[in-house]
Amino acid sequence: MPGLVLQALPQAEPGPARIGFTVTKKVGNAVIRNRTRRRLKEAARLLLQTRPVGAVDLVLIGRDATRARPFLVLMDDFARALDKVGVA
RNA sequence: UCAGGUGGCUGGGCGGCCGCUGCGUUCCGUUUACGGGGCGUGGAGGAAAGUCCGGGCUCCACGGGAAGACGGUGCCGGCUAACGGCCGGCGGGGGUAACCCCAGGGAAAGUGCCACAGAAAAUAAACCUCCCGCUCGGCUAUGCGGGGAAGGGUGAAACGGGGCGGUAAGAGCGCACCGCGCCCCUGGUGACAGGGGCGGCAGGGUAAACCCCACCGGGAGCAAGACCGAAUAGGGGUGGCCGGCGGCAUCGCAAGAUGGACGCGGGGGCUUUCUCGCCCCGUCACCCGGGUUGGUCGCGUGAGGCGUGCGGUAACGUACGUCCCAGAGGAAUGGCCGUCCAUCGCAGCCGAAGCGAGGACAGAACCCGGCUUAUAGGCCACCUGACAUU
RNA sequence: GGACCCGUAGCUCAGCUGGAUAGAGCGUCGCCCUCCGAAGGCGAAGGUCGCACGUUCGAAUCGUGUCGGGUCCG
Repeated sequence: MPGLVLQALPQAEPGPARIGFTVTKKVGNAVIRNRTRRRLKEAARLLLQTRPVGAVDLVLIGRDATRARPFLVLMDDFARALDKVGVA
């Protein structure tokens, strides 16, 4: 059960890294979607302070499990996802 | 104590660390613009939801009358800016009660429909049965003629109900009661209620069938709309109509210009039509091509919240005091931890302790008043019924 | 922000306007046919008509409310 899905794309014209969030209607109503996005946002904020990335665009997609995932585990998910796409 | 009814409130509390955002102030980078830091302060809901009604606001249209169409509302009185909302009554229905529910105008304006069953489903009629007569007396069956609509049967519903009298049998034929209709009186602003008289039953149901009556209703929506700036363009095509046409006079070589009388002729808009009237005349429709998604305002002092007094049965109104209370860009109000209070689970029940789980429905997008829907749990007040005690 | 449409058998749809039997095709099951299967023939099962309340003698159909799904315009 994944905590999140990460998409990454190098920027054509290098600049600061950008992050977008996607939580579809399948996940739940507005409250659930908002909360899911906020947890992803907080995890990205904390993690990218310690290991910055280069000129890439990141998209974080929230899933059902994102809402109830323990926060430290969610951050670990994000770190392993960054390793897999290789944008360290 | 238990069961129930009505109305209202609440919608986890406290603390710590790291963040987001509006405003104010201050400092720094680079003076503006902008960015960053510090400090202070504010930061979702009772439904923010559905978008079912009613308004504010903004733009567009706007001259009056009549008829009509469409949509909505529908007992009475009041409240309200308004409402299909709310309050108080009336009538009907349910409940032992507190109390709850009701689209609740008109069926003698007209049209339609009422399956099956049944004789008959709404100008009425008569299947079985009942009664009388058809030379006399008795019996039976049938037929014919007549009386009548009480009884049987069918149906959701059968042309007032059941009772007494009456009669050959019957019938509002007569009588009282009930129902119904009309008239009058009394009370009430009214819906309506109470009473009296008359009629002798006419008028089945359905209007959430068409319809009739009364009342209400311009269109669009903050992506409304206003300002500033940038860029591009200052367009093209097709069609309709118009700027008039015909005819006359004068000037002119002509094209054309001017003139006023006559005849004929428009289009579009203002309400669907009509009538009167008004406005516009290079305008309308469609298509092609080009540009724009930047900023600011609108944007929160409002039919505003809270408290107290007064008027009113109430909805509500009013006076005084006090408060300023989210507003951004598709969108901030978050993440983690500790603790407490509720809740649930851990042995079938009760109690205690411990451990664990873990916060209902749900996120403002111009604003307001309602309605409807979702919602774990908790609290308060009043009332009803039963039991117990005094 | 506005305008609409649809919920009926496992699936796709009729029936609704104009009220009284809930139907069709495919699918499923059983039998026949065949050495077996397909096709074909015969038969059967299978339905809260999204939900609630109401109108009516009677509701899939009419009215109101509500839930879910979908479409279009800006």
